[in-house]
Amino acid sequence: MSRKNIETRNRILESTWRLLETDPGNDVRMSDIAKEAGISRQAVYLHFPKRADLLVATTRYLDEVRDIDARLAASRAAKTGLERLDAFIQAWGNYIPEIYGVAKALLAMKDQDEEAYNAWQGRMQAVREGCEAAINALDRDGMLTNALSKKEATDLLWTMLSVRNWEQFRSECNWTQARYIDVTKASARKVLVADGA
Amino acid sequence: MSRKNIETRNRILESTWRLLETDPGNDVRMSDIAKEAGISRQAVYLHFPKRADLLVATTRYLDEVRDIDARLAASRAAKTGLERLDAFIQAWGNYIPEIYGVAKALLAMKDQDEEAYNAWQGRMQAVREGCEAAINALDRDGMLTNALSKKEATDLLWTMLSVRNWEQFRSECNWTQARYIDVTKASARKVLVADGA
DNA sequence: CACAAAACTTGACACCGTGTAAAGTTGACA
DNA sequence: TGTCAACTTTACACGGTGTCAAGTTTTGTG
Repeated sequence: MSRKNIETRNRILESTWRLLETDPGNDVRMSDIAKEAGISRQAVYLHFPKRADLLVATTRYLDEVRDIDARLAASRAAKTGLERLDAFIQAWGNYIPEIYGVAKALLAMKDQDEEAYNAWQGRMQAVREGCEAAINALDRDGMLTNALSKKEATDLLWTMLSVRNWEQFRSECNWTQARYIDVTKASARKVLVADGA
Repeated sequence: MSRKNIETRNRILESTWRLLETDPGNDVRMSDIAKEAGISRQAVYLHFPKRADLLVATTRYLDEVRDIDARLAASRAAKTGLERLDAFIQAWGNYIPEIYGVAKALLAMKDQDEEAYNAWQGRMQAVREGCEAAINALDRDGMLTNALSKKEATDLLWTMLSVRNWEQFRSECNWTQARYIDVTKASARKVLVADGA
């Protein structure tokens, strides 16, 4: 029982997640989380010195519980570049709604808090690597459009798959999750794949 | 000289703009703006009761000074749907960097402040109408893809043209403004225009 | 010119949320 | 039985927004 009490720690993470899931945004205060976890506000600070630490830890916790690695494995196993592109969009696109609450809170902090900024940046970098791998697979198949460099193609796919875009389609435009996935897959192909294919 | 002093008001708006332009984000406090304008903090509150009011007024002020209407007129004058699409992307896409500072501050407030939310929503609605007009023009020419409904096509173009996406391309991916415009135009065509065209 | 209203200043304060500090309580286990 | 770690309780500093009230300067008008 080295690092405090692991049970309490997990209860805090679960509470944070639950609150952010039902009410995405920054309206979730440290005291709310403490109340939800059934402990004092100070106990939260005992485990997570800063709010940013807590949010970062919550995303890591979620990644572990929801096993994001296993999900992305499918896209890595794809044979063709097109399959890999589809599989990646499907895996990541369906993961976004599960982390959206926490992601939004982290996103809101990233302009004020250095640590939150780095944490978010790191996670997005991981997504970017997935995009890059898909682009490389497309290129290997000779399917990549010649209108874009590999870096540009990666940037473009990465931006298409941003949490903000998902948010806009789902919340602002009232698209269904399934439609979001389908249209994103189709758009990615049209934009990234060479014409005569 | 009814509504306070119009000169002071404009000096506040100019100061807000200047500060947000050089340092986009929310680190700009009411006291910073007062100092920049050379007046007391309370005087700012005399003109703008809430921070959100000030930000909203600053965007309106910018729209007026930069004459966004005139710029969009070009796209409205376009003959074909394709021309209209290009012209709209060009006009709006080149306007974003000019309002980015203020937009970012407003964007950061919109999850906490009802008024900021509505103001941002209203402005984005105006952009959406521009997208809708372009889609309608495409459709009139029989150039709109049949893979998307007109609403979906509008949603898609609108999302492609979001301030967040511009931010990602320019800041995160280090694209030039010119490249951003070119790639966005090309992507929009690929995604929205019917294949055999 | 005088004086009243408007514009602005000054200084104080309430409120909220984050984060810190310190002393007290509880329970495990050795 | 005593000690240590986890947690509680209470209190407070800090920074930023927004409010309040009393005082001063500027401006327009009879």
